[in-house]
Amino acid sequence: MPARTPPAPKTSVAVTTTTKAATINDIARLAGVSKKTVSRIINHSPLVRPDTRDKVEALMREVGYVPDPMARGLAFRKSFLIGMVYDNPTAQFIVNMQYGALDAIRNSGFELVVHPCDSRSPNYIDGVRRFVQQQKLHGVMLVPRVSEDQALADMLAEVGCRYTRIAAVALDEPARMVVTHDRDGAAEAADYLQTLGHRDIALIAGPGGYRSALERTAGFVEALAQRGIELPKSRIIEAGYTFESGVAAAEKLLAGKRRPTAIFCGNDEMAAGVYRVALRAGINIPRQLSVIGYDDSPLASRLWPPLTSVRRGTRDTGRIAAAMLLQDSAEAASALSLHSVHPHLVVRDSCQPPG
Amino acid sequence: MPARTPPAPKTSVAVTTTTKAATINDIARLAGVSKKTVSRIINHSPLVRPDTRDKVEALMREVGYVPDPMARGLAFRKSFLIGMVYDNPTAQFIVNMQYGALDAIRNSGFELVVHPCDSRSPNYIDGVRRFVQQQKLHGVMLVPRVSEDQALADMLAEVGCRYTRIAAVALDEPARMVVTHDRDGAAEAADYLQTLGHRDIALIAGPGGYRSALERTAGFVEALAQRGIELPKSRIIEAGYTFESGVAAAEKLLAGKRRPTAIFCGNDEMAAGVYRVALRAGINIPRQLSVIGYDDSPLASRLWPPLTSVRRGTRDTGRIAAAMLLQDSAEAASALSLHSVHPHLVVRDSCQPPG
DNA sequence: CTGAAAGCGCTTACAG
DNA sequence: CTGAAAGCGCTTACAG
Repeated sequence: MPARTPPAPKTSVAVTTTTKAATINDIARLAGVSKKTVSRIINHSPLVRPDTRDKVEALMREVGYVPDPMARGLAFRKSFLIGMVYDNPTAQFIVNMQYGALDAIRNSGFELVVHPCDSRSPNYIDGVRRFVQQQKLHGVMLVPRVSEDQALADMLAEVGCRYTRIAAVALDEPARMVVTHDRDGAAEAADYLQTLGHRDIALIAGPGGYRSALERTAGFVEALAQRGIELPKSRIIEAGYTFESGVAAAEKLLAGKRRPTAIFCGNDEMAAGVYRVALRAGINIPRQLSVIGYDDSPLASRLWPPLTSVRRGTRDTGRIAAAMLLQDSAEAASALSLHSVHPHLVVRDSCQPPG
Repeated sequence: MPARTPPAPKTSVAVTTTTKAATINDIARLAGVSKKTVSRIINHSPLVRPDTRDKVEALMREVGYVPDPMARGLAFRKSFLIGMVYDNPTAQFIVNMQYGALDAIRNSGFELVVHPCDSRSPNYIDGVRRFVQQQKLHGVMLVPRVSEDQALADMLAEVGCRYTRIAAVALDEPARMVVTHDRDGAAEAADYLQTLGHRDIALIAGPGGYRSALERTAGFVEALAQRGIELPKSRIIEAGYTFESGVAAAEKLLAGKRRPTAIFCGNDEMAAGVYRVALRAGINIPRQLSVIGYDDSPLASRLWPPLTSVRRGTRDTGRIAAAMLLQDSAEAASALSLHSVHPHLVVRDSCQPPG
């Protein structure tokens, strides 16, 4: 190891960063109060005289004191970690959800720990159980589609772990739900197509096991029905939310001689599959075929023509779901209103009136 | 609140999950040893008689005992959390990196906490410092491009936080680096284009502030030079790794009357920009223009024709970077070899010999 | 409104 | 190879 000269003496500011961090005992001693009083201030107890509070808080700022989350966690029997549990949706969706959660916990002393899992695995719930119990998580956000699994929610309730569920409809009590109203987003797509004059419309739906898929399908079909358009069974194809499944579905839809003039897809990936098939078959979008997606992913604006799609407000969703976990129960109980994020259609260039 | 009958008596298995978790004291008492001995077993100390170890380990398994990470962390003055620090690259890249890190820490008792940041913000390093110090992180993975910031690495060294840096070249000592050899990936793209017969080639480079961009540019230019092809300055355009900047660069490159017959792009997003411009200008890919990207993102196979691109092995990279943080220093010191992940070209349909 | 004692579940430092 | 004591930095439960 190379010989090194001792580091130059630091300024007082530098010392506070390299010297051992202050503890609650240091603050108590310097402020001339008991550590219990400092603890009360850390935990925002009202049982502290305002001038005592001010004095101690000023001192904490000056010293740069931050309570140790592990010591607090040990005493509380609960960590300062929020978990995000999800099962492999698209990358952009997950990243946006993470950004939203981080928006909510910024400067709160909480951190976000990620837990992807495979909900088709028979023991994935045990995996989540170990995760929340070993880390004594403060709470977890459940992202679709694991959010739709009642057995998962039941397990969390049983072990006493707080959670919020993000889903297309209210599957749980309001204090635990962020509802994304996928039905409304799909209905808006239907209204738009009807307004353009389309009558022969098709739907490439997501997999039946997904609540989001069911809601989007129902919202689309019902909105069309309200406007007097019947969607025959032959015009609805269930696919798998993947590009490849979208290709397969589009091939069926576009092979017959009477093609639909518009297709609504349960997500953008499948819409990209429609683009692929249309391009190969020489069908011009939007002149001969209108297409709408769902997600408003980056892909939507990379496609040509840019894809009209339903935006989900994913980051807001994540922010709300995380913020709900941070509320203390008193507040949460009083907030009886259902938390919602509403989708809306982003119109680009992939639709026009039928030729 | 609705009246509820008391819960039915549970089976013994259920009791172990709902009853208070066992502690080191329970294990010590049940095994008839001191808690210090149990502690030695938890920490894999060799100073335990094998039969004592076997007996206690069997008991821990039977009881389902797992040591409390917060209590251990408090005593160790170090948490069981790995941080991932990054600055807004593409979503798929981040998600793959996370998956890789999680591969490495699975069943290790460690968890992954994510910390996106904005490296253009003047005080982002302070933000990372607070993050690692407050949480007493066990270590952090630095993802490009924050991994390239020497001031960040210096800060981490100063506060005594372990880190690994993922970058195109070795910026630090081997024990702290995962090298992605972007130069080689770009060279492979150059070789491929030369082999196809291209001579008038252009390059849309990433931003000069990114080491990855510099390496890809250098690797591409040098490999062409070795094969006798000079790339004039006018054929190199610096762009911003974004779709829009790729569009702008392609417009310049494809506007003149003597167009290049092939374009290599520093990432897939910019390649998608080339596709957009070519489509609008009626230039057929690959017949009139060959295009290669870098990343092999999902977008590469959504484009038409599917984009030939350089795959990076991102998940492996993340796995190695996290695994290095878990090694104890003895092992790490002995592992003098440089950790590497090598890129390779994935050939699809976006290139052919010049017309 | 404030505080002294005991404890959260582990590890370190010291003895043997 | 094993253990009793003290301590990590907080909070709870109790008293005043």
